[in-house]
Amino acid sequence: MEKENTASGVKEIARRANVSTATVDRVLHNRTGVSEKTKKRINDIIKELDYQPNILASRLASKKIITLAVIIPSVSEETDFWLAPLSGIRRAETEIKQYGVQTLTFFFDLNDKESFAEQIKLVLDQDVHGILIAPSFIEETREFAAQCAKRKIPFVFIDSDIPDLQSLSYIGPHLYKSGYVGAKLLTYRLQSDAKVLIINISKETDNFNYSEIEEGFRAYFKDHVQPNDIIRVDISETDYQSVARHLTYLFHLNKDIGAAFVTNSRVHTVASFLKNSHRTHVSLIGYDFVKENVGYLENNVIDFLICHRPEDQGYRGMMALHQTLVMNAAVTRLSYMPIDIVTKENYEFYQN
Amino acid sequence: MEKENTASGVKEIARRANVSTATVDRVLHNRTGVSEKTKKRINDIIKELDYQPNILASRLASKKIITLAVIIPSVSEETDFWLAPLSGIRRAETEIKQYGVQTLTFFFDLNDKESFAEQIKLVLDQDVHGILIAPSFIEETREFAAQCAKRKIPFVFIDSDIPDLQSLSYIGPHLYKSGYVGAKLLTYRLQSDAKVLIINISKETDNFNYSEIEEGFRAYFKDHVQPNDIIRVDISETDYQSVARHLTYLFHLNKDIGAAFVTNSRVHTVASFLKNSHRTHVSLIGYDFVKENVGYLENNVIDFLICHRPEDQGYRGMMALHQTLVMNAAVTRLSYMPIDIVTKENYEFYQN
DNA sequence: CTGAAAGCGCTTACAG
DNA sequence: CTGAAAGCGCTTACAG
Repeated sequence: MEKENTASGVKEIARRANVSTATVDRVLHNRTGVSEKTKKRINDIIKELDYQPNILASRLASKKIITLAVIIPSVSEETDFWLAPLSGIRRAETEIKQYGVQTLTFFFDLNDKESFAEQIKLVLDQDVHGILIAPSFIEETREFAAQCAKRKIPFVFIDSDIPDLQSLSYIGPHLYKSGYVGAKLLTYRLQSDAKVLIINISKETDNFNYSEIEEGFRAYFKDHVQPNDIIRVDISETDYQSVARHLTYLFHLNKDIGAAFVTNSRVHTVASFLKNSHRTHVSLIGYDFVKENVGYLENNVIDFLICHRPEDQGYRGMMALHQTLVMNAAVTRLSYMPIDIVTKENYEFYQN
Repeated sequence: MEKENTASGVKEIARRANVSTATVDRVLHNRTGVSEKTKKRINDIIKELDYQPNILASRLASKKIITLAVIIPSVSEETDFWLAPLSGIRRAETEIKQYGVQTLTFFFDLNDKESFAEQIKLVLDQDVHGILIAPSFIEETREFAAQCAKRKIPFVFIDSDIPDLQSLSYIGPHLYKSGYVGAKLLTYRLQSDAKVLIINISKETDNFNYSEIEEGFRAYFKDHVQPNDIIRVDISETDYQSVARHLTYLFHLNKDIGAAFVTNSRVHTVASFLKNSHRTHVSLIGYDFVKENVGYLENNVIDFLICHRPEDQGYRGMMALHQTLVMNAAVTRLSYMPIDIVTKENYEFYQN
């Protein structure tokens, strides 16, 4: 039974290496100005002692403030989806504020590529240490990632991923699987001879997210016996009138549509149409726990909402940055959120 | 535009109150030995400055170690359910270790009241500052709560609640609503003329949790038109043979059982029976993401599992104690977990 | 009832 | 390339 060596910390390392704590600190943070020889000596001792720095002391002593930038869509008339990630971000913020971490938040308009690029520019013009971003537009995000790489700024994606862009982490849904789950849910109320409608309402015509969802959705039917016919429609105007016009035409052409799957949170527009046109026998599924959608869940027009823990995404995204930047701990490259099934019966517990 | 007053902290308070920081510290922590007069003076200044203590500095300076005790069921042959809360507890542990918080974990046997009481005694024999407990046995928990009240030790309940016991917080499911959701899920594959079976497999005969679930379950049918017949069975031996014997008899008596609802994680035993007796047309629903259950989800014997974020429960339970004890922040008395619906299609993302 | 002084485990100018 | 000293914002004996 050996007695634990109680000594530890920079002081002990300094004592053993026969240097001052300042030099130990230099090595600990890979700063210049230490001879290779002493550096090696100190590193060996660090390893031997399995030294774990006291982060509290470190942050207390350091005057350096760590700045995190957040770039996400603003909460709009159209959808309050981003309220949830934002609240997760705020929750993380209050937790890590103690460590001298400061957060700057930038909002862009989801219907306006330009505003996305603008906010990115604003962020990159300052000196930030890490960035949380919802990569809503692919080309602009690509450019953003290149800039970050050049400046060695770690960034985290939430809500949707662009895999080849070297983000520190992606925290959000596995969209393909999410579409697959959507298809499954649709079948509970679906007659085998009915047609299935995929509705894509978005101003961005070729959004990469929606196509992944759709692939997953179609895969479910391919995986199963006697697939139903699938019709797909793109609606690039998001207002009710436009949606209603498209759907009126579609339902006129196809008398036997039994179910509709909306690839995003605009499912409430479709719900409104189905209700107004007395077609609530059509099974309806879409995305996201937003006010308008919950109303239609409540009165049985929407069967299920699929959600991906938006609050958690915001919180975890921030914490991932905190982990690398402050705690210098490892971070998981890929954190897929659960694909949550929200119904009339369980929704009241969904948002904490 | 006024300039921010930069001075703050105990030093500034001391300066303004014309006392030493030691006295400010005494007031800050409600220690004795300060005259009412200076106390009031200091408190006024604290309010005026809206002083927020720097927890990092506080924990660094303080030699006091805060000890948290955890009392939960052990992971058994029978079920690995408690693996998840434990992993959440461990996650919290590593996070708050930085703050000088130490955790002691005590396991009891879910089939043995005695062991529960024993572990409680072990905990209360030491000097702990806060306790996280799964209140599995009601009388013993009542006694435990009384002891804690006497010693002013805050405690948090996870997994199930006993509302009148003045816990600092309850973090877990709303069981009534959970049963309600279970009933709803059961109806997806249920013929209107089929009977519904509620199965309660437990050595503890009158477990208060199960009856709440059952009430919620029955409420769903009452809320809806033409309720199906409901049969209920208690099985107090948890081994496969006993369960199979009971069920064989029941299914023999009732030819038209269309669905079964198991009130806890032992649903895999029923799944096994249904599979062995070629009755997989019976819709089956039960609780918890445990290994055995997932297998039957995979091969379509279990339709749905209901889960209540066990990992989160452990994590949040610990953090609630950390919030009061270390951060002296407020804690929500009641944190109902979402009632998650887990299927073959989405389960792979459920455990992070 | 109160204060001066040392210290928690780091980091940071500054001097050499 | 390296070290002595001060300091981050608190807490803790100890002395009076």
